[in-house]
Amino acid sequence: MSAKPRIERAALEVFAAHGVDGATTKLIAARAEVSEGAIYRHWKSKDELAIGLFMAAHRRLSDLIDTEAGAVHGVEAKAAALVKAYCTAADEDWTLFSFHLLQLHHFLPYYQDDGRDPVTLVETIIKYGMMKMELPPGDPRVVAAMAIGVITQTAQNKAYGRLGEDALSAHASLMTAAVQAVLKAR
Amino acid sequence: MSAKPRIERAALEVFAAHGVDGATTKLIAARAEVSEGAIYRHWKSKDELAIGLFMAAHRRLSDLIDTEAGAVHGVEAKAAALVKAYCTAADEDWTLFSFHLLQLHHFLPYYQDDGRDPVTLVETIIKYGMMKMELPPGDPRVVAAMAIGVITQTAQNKAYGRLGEDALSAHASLMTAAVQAVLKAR
DNA sequence: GCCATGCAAGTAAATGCTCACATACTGATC
DNA sequence: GATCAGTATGTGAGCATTTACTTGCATGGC
Repeated sequence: MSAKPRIERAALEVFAAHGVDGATTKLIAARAEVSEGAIYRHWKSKDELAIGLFMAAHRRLSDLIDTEAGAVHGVEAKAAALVKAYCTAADEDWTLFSFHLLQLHHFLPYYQDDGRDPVTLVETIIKYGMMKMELPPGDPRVVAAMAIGVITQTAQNKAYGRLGEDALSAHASLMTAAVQAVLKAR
Repeated sequence: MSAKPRIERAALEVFAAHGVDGATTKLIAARAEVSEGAIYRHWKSKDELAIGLFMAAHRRLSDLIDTEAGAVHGVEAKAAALVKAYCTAADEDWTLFSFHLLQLHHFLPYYQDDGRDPVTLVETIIKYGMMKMELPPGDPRVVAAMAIGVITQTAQNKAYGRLGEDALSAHASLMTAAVQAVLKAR
């Protein structure tokens, strides 16, 4: 059985639990049941491994947003589709998504300026919604942050073990209603 | 001028920027314009310094919630008071609050079970609001997470530099409306 | 004189990473 | 199908560097 995917899984778990700086290559290797050297056959450095894993999740999330939001019309429908899609994807690979969620700030410098990060995409959707008078006017950056916060904080609390063992999807309809309420609130 | 407060300020900044594990005692000392040894006159270890700073912010926030929520009646009023109080406190000491916000997950083991953390307090307020029929029924843990997320994600995005140089308070009324909408959404 | 505070140099341990070597796979050649 | 070079993959001991922390000494207020 090849080591690369085992290393990726192990790294994801260790990074999510200890952070990128707190994680050691020894720990990752041990968890993957692989020697430390094996890591360096596939990645130049610990940071490159971390960045690779993160950016994969980041792009996957961006693509998800593009696809799901493009498939329906109207801000309300887009919001519902996005919440549902995020919940489903997170439940399918909780390790990946909690890593992405909890370690976001470590990777700010790497995605900040590519213009295709999830936050910017949501901001754009909201801006259009305001132009089309589907939403009341307001600072799209703040409205996007608030709407996103409804999801991310719930997911974080689940990651912290505050919501029991329920899937995130179990709360999808409640979160959808909350997001839609935030968008219209003023 | 005594070194202790200078070290505290410097540590706060460095921890906020690099995380607890990413921060080095050298960097903290350099930023405080103090030798590394000076740190160990006042704290036993780097971790004790970090925990001390964090728990101070954590207790201060818990006290704030207790005081502000106790001063008014009704969930709506409590929500408004809490949002305003958080914004004001955060603006007054942005370094402290962004450190608290961004490094929360590093300190989970230390406050999780003390029952007086901000999240639990908010959950309690919401639970009472539901009992008194001021709020529609629902899982208080999820509703609390969503309401808190409106604030924390906005604050995070400001910390990431996505909201310009505005004070957090500049968005307080928008956030209040959003939080109240979340509480009532179902 | 005494204690708290600060400094500069130093130490032991840990960490990311390398390297010489071993093994497993691939596919072209006979 | 057997042979064998060439390459990709994995090992584990070890290296240079960094890191948190210590220690002996100087200073200054009371």
